Amino acid sequence: MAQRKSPTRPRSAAPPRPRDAEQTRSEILHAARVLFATRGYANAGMREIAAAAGITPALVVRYFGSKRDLFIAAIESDIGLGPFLGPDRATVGRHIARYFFSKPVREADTLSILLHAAGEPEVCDLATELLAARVIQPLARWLGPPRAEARAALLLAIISGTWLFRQALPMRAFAGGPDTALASCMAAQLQHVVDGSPEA
Amino acid sequence: MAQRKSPTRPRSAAPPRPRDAEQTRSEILHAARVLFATRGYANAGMREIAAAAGITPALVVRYFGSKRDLFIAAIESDIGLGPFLGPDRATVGRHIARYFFSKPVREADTLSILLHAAGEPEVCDLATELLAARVIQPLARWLGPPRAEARAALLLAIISGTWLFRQALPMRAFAGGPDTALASCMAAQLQHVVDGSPEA
DNA sequence: GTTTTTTGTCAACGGCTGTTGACTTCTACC
DNA sequence: GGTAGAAGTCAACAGCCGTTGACAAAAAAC
Repeated sequence: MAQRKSPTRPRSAAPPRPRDAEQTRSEILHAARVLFATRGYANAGMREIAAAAGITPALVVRYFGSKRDLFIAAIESDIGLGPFLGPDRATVGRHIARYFFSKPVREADTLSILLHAAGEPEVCDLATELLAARVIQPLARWLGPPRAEARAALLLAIISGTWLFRQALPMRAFAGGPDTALASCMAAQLQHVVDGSPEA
Repeated sequence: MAQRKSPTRPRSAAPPRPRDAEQTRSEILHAARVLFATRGYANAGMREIAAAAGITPALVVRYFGSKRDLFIAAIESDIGLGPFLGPDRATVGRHIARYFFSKPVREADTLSILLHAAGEPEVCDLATELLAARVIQPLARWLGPPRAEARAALLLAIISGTWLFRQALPMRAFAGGPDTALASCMAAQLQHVVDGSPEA
C-alpha cells in the first residue's frame, strides 16, 4: 500500500544496458556464433545465447525472428579459404595446414558451425548448400583439371576431418600447434592433392 | 455400464507383441544405432527410438537405464577398421576407400554415431576416448614409424571427413559409388599416408 | 512539454524431453 | 490350478525449449 513514488525499477544496482541497437545486434550474433560452433545447433539454446549476449531471449527473437533465422545470419560470413587460393601453388598446403593448426580452437569460425549442423533436420540443408557454393566450387575452379571437383572435395574432407578432431571431438592426437608431426603430414597431404594426386 | 466380461484389452486388431526379451533388447539397440547415426544424440528422442523398435519409451528405460547408457551400449561395437590392417600394405588404401564408398549410407555404423557426438556435452568424451582407444592406437601400432600416431590421425581425419560428407552432411560432390574419381583420389591419398608421406 | 518510436524486460504459453511408478498381461514353475 | 515373476503398457511428472504479447523506460520527434 505505502508504495513510494516509483513501483518500477526495483532492481538494485544493475546499470541499465546502454541502448545501442547495432552493438546489441552484433553481440547477439557473436554469442550465437560461439555457441553454435561449440555446442551445435540443437544444444545451443536461445536462453543461453541471450545470456551470453547479456540480454533477454525475447530480444533475440525481435532482432532475428527465429532461431533458424539466427543460424542463417550466423553463417553469412566467409569460411576464409579464399585468401589461400592465390597464384602461389607450391606452398598452399603448408599455408592451409599452418592456418588451421594456429587458429585458436575456441574461436567462433564458420566451418565449426557448419560441421555441427550435421544431422540437424532444420539446418543441415543450408550447411551443405553453403559449403558447396562457397568452398567446393571456388576450390575446384582454382584447382583446375584433372578431376577438379574430386580433388576439391578431398581437400575439404581432409581439412574438415582434422578440424573436427581439434575442435568438436577434441582428441589428444590432434592437439598441438603448427610445428607438430601431424601438421607437417597434413601439409604434405594437402599439397599432394593440390599438385594433382596420381591415380590409385 | 454394460461392460461385457473383459474391460481389459480394448485394443482392436493389434496382435500383442511376442514376449522375447532378447530380441526386444536387440531391436531397441538397432533402432537406437540407426537414429543416433542419422539424427545425432540430441535429435534422437527416446519416444522415436521406442517407436522404431515397436515398443514404449518406458521399456527402453527398463532395458538400458537411461538415454546415456543406451548410447554407451550403442557404441559398444567395433568400428571395423581392423579387417584392413593385415599384412598386405600395398593395397590397403584402395580397400578402405572401396569399403567406405560401397557401404550403404543409411546403415547404422559406429563411426557415424561417434561423429554425431561432436559437441554433445553428455557423450562427447565417450566418443573421443573410444576413437582413441579403438582406432588411433591400433592403427598407429600397425603403421609403425615414422610418425605413427600422426599418420594414424591423418588417416582417421581423411576417412571421417569423407564419411561425414557422405552420411551426415550429404553433399553432391561426395555422392556416388566406389568407381568415382573421388573414391580413386581418396584411395591414393590413404595409400600415400600408409606408405609414409614425405616431409612437407 | 507532450507524444511517438525504439530498446529492453517480464511472465507465460504450448509443446517436447527423459524418466518414473502404478498398472496389466502373458509365461513358467510348483 | 494357483501363483510368482517377467514383459509390456499407460498416464503423468518435472524441466527445458522456442516463441509470444503485454508492459516499462529511454530517446527522439514534434
